[in-house]
Amino acid sequence: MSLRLYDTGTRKVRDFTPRVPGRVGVYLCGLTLQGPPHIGHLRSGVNYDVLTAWLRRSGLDVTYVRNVTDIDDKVLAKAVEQGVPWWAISFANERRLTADYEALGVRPPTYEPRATGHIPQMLDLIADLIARGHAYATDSGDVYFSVESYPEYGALSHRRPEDMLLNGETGGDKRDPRDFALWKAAKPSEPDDSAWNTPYGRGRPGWHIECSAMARRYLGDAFDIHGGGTDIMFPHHENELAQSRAAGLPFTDFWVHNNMLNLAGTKMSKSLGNVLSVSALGDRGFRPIEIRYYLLAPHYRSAIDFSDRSLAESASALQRLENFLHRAKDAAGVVPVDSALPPAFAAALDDDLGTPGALAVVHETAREGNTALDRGDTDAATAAASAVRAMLDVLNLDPLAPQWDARSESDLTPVVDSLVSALLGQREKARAAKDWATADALRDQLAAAGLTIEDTPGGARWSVTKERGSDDGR
RNA sequence: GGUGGAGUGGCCGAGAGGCGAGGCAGCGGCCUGCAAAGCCGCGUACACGGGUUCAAAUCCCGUCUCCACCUCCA
Repeated sequence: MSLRLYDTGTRKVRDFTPRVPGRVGVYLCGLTLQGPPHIGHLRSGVNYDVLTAWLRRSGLDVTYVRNVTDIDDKVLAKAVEQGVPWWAISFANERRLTADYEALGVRPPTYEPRATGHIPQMLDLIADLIARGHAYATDSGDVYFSVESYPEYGALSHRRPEDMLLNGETGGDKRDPRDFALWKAAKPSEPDDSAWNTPYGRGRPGWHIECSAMARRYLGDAFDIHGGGTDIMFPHHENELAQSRAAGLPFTDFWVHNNMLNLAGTKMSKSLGNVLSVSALGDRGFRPIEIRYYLLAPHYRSAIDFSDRSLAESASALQRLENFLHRAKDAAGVVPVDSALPPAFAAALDDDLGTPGALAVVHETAREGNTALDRGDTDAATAAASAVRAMLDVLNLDPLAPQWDARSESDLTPVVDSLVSALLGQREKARAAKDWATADALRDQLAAAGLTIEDTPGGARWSVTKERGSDDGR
């Protein structure tokens, strides 16, 4: 295990060593199901998909937990507004999220717990915290964590309590403005079925306690990696850490935060409304595999400033790899996925999940493979193609994998092939007779139908022309 | 105001004291009937001003600009 990871807590890239040899527990703060997901949310899922894949590839037995928060202020507000149960809102959004994860090739986590399925575990933790003097219940039925009782508060996000703006939630009888809710008393404006009976009265969980409870349930009192976006480092992760540690739990070893995806210079976010979904990008001609490539091309700790132009550049880069693999497959018949990975590729991923460097190795290998193809060295080309597939397999970007292979997508493919072959046969005759006008007319006809024709030493190849949505200049 | 992070060639995007990652676009060449795909070549870039050093995009100081968090948020 030679993986090194940046840890927010120590602000350093550190050697990653599992707590229990051979095993690793990973927790990712998933989404709050208040609305449909956008590609900014999906970025963390994609990054963690690669992280967990890489940990597994490194021989570790990975337990990966990615939760969803299925109840919160906004979910309840929407439910009231639309006159439907709150779970109708969150479940609909959960299904959309699952669909988008699948579309982008994000493999399911080991467990995907919903917050409301873990109320007893939260109440246990809250009772512990009260018993240890780190939390208190108020007359109105709220329970707050006492920030003052926990001197290490702020260690993760490197803030001193005195620097914090004192404008936290104004909950009637908090002892300190920085105290945060572990449990929220039911409000009259909220649906009756959104509250649970507790020793403190009827109510529902605060956001932070959910993750502490779910991480503990599935990963134990101590685990290896906890992640999420930089935007929830404070207060969410700071609060989680404070709760769990104050309750006497070691909690996580590493904090791994991915950076934001921005649109026109500002964070893509539900509250700002500047969001872009997978399906909206699909309407603009971008395939999910291209979006996935785009999200992995920069390092996970760099901000991405989204633009159609940069996404289109990523799509072209990916298509270069697809062209190579298809060429190699046509030449060799079959391109197996290599079992070994080029050392430079592994080194790049080991260095804090350096996907940009890893993709650079992929492209270099593809170029070598293309060169081999040009000189007719099928063995060398196949070897390069196998290595490319192996590398892309780790990133789940292998165009020949069943999920992405457009060639096997449609039942109509053999039909089209047969029709196109007839026309290509005519064109071949015309070319043999040097009747270029007829040959080009046939090629134009096929182009008009949406096909790209390429002449190769082995004959003409056809493929569906990649259409890009209209360019709006961004 | 506080705390982090960032400004790299036409564009995207790595790197992080000495060798110009990679991709996209462009130009030239090879290949091609013409194309396409592919290959080869071409860019001497690191916000600005100082400083340290034999050597700085990389370290230090200052300035400017941008982003995130400090409130729900991947």
